Amino acid sequence: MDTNFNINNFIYNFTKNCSKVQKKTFSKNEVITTYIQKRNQLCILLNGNADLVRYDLNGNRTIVEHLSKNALFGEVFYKVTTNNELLVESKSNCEVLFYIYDEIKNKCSRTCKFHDTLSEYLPELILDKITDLNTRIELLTQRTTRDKLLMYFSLISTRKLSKTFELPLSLTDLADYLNVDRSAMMRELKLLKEDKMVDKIGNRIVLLYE
Amino acid sequence: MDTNFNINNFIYNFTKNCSKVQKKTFSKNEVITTYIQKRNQLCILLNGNADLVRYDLNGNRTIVEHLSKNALFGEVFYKVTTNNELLVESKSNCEVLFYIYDEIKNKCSRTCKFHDTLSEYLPELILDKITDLNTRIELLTQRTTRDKLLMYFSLISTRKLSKTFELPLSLTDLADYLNVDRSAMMRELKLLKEDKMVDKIGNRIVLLYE
DNA sequence: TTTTTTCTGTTGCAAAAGTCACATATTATG
DNA sequence: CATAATATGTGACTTTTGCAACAGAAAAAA
Repeated sequence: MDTNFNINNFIYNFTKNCSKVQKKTFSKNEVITTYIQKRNQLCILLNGNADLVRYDLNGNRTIVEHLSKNALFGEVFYKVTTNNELLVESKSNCEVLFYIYDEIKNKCSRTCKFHDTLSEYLPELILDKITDLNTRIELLTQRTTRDKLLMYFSLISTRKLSKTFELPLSLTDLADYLNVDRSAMMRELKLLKEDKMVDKIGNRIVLLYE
Repeated sequence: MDTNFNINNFIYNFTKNCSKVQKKTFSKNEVITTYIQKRNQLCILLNGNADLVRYDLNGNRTIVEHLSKNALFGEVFYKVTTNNELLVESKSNCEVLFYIYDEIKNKCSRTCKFHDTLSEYLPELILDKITDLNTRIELLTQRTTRDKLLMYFSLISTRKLSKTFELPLSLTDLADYLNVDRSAMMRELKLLKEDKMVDKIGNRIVLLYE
């Protein structure tokens, strides 16, 4: 099943037919949704990029999750217990589908093809999401800043099939994503260059090891 | 839908009827499965407790995930790219259901009630899994050892509905789960006691703040 | 029960990471 | 284009964390 292709086709065709689903558009740096109250909201990012971001009491910002095309999000996946603010911010123009999880689960009606089809495609999207979350945990459980950087670079490198690639986010965001202090990360990046492990020209990273 | 109750009833009744599903039992400290080759294995822990554990090249052990009743696991959720060893170890007597994901997705036959019913229950189990993974990420993105300890205690406290509870794992395992050095964690635990934030009598934790 | 193994608790020291402060570069915006 | 806002890069200093080593307690195995 070619998820990437089909899901979007289908969504574009059926969204307008189902009253229980909303499609909204956002431009860069808008708040798409927050995870405050429990209402079983489930969202699909149809295109664009967004970040799930947390601000803690000490002013630290964490990019909990980076969301791209076809990513699932929404507080249906969260036990809303922490007092920290969790919000989804658009990083580019975005189209987002909003609906309530229970209405998909207990299909809204026999005649609503939207919910049928979504139920059919959801498992693939969910499997991708779990895979992403597991990869995220692997990254966060690297013990040192150096290991986090190397694993992050390795992931991008694998995705791009090249030892040379542009960083898809700013260094400030990267630090917030790796959950480390920015200046400490910059220091480690310099050490990696000195050790001839990676090179960095502007926004471009080159992996130098085997 | 009362997932916890129904799913087990159903599994016990139908496992023996479907040749493509295997149920195995394990005693404590056995290797249930490894995430080495890609074969789309999906597993359900029917009862007992198990840990997904990673050993890295420096000998560090990380408890990537703690699995309890009805937890889903298996390399179907993983991109097997890292060279680190990932394995699932039983922490008590366990019963585990093994099958291949594709055989659930494309139901094995019209007459096999097992796959039908599993497809019906799977979404609930998957939602729980994603919630657990997101909680795990919240925990790992706490900035300091102290914050990790406090969040971990808070999670257990919420689950047990009490400010006093027994730790469900050894301190050695807790350190591996929080991804910190054990002796550093012990030090922080002592400081938390000195600051009158928590008390610890043997295996019992008492939260002292508001 | 005795022995062995694992777990807990603690230390001094080294290494890593965070904090703050600032200069410069780059990118948005009026 | 000029100005404001944001991002990058760096250094001095402090705090936190990791490491290694060990003794005693507890648990598991013989």
